[in-house]
Amino acid sequence: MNSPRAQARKPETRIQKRNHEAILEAALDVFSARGFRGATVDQIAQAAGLSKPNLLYYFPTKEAMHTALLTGLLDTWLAPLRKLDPKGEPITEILDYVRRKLEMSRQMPRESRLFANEILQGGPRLDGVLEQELKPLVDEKAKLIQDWVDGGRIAQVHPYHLIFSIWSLTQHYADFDVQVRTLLPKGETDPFPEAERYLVTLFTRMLKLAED
Amino acid sequence: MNSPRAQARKPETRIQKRNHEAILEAALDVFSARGFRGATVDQIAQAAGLSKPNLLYYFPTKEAMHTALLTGLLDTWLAPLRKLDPKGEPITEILDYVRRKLEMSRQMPRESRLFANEILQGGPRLDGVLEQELKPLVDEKAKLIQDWVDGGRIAQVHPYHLIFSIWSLTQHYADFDVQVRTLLPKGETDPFPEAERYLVTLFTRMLKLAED
DNA sequence: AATATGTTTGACCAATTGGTCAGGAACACG
DNA sequence: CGTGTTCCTGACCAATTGGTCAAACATATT
Repeated sequence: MNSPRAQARKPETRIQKRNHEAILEAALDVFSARGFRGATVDQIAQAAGLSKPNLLYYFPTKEAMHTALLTGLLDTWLAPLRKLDPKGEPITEILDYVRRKLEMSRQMPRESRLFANEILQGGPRLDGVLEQELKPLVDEKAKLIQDWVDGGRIAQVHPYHLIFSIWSLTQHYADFDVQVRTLLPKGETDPFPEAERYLVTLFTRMLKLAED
Repeated sequence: MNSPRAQARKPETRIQKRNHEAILEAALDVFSARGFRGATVDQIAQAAGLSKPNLLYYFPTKEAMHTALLTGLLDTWLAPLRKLDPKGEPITEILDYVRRKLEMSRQMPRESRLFANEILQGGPRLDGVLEQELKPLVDEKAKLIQDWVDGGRIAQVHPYHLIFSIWSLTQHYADFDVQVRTLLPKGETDPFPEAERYLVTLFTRMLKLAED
């Protein structure tokens, strides 16, 4: 028998599991740093400590590694938004979402860049996912935010653009990390603590109802 | 004589000017859509309506086209920030800056993506430029903003993160255009008018002094 | 018209790269 | 142990791609 992925669910051996994980870890490293076309199978193989043909034994093509990564990471990536809770206090909920998202930028910059790279190129390998996974979730949460606005619990905002702005502001610290670190005054080595304070202030002022 | 770029400033012929421009225009198209490594010289040649060797007659290497683009566009790209005027009314100045920057995202999405692609990959072809061109400008404008804060003319903000947030929010609409358009409810075909309203609101609430 | 200079290209090359394949090594298991 | 299965690799291939070059073509100048 050939490639272990080819047939129906056999119980995965330990070796398969280990190498599978090593490959995806290495692929994340390389794809996120150089983009899909910029990455070579050899680089991934080296990063994983395996030979090139061996990678192709576990994944039929380079593209298969890439999509395995994207689809595998999507849930993790959307988890913070999923947690936005209709029952919570609106401003706290949104600020917590911002914090979670910023934390992801700090802890998972490679994942952020992987998605950024993909979307920047028009997301050719992502069409379906956007429409079918992301859109329903965003629609649902936008509606939730709109309800909060209508209920007079947060200030007037366009819910979709609010969500976009949270993504944009938080992911910026992962995707444009080099720029941020280059431009920040030398004292501040870690941009994140200050970024959190800034973003919390921003969204607090943005969402708090004007007292009249 | 060989390549027309090789020697000192001869008066540029009309043909040189025309082709030079056509090549850079085509290169912007291709580089911004596929990144440096994803772009091929042949694609650029085709987009420019010239043959591949002919491109290499005007630019010694693929990389030369890329850096010519980056350095050539940097001034345009930074112009909106340069215009931030110490003598103006602070909030108006910053809101105008946001508007100008958003307008650039609308009018020049390719340029935005070109820079985004580059910085995403750690900006290997951009090191010097960041340090020597961008940093001084940002330092100067950050100081200006700090003065406004200290003078009690706008609310307390971290000036550098304020600048980052303006970049992030405005460029998002160029760099992640596909995503934005996919997720926005079907009625709104052009995201920009609503985006402008949203961003103006956001920065107004962010910067206005709390009346006490 | 002759000549020099600038522009263009077809043919070609070497390097890189995604992927194949036949067979060998390691392992599971009776 | 022996045998079937899984795992791994060196050698190889075809396609792509950045770049070269000699020669053809065009354009200005005298």
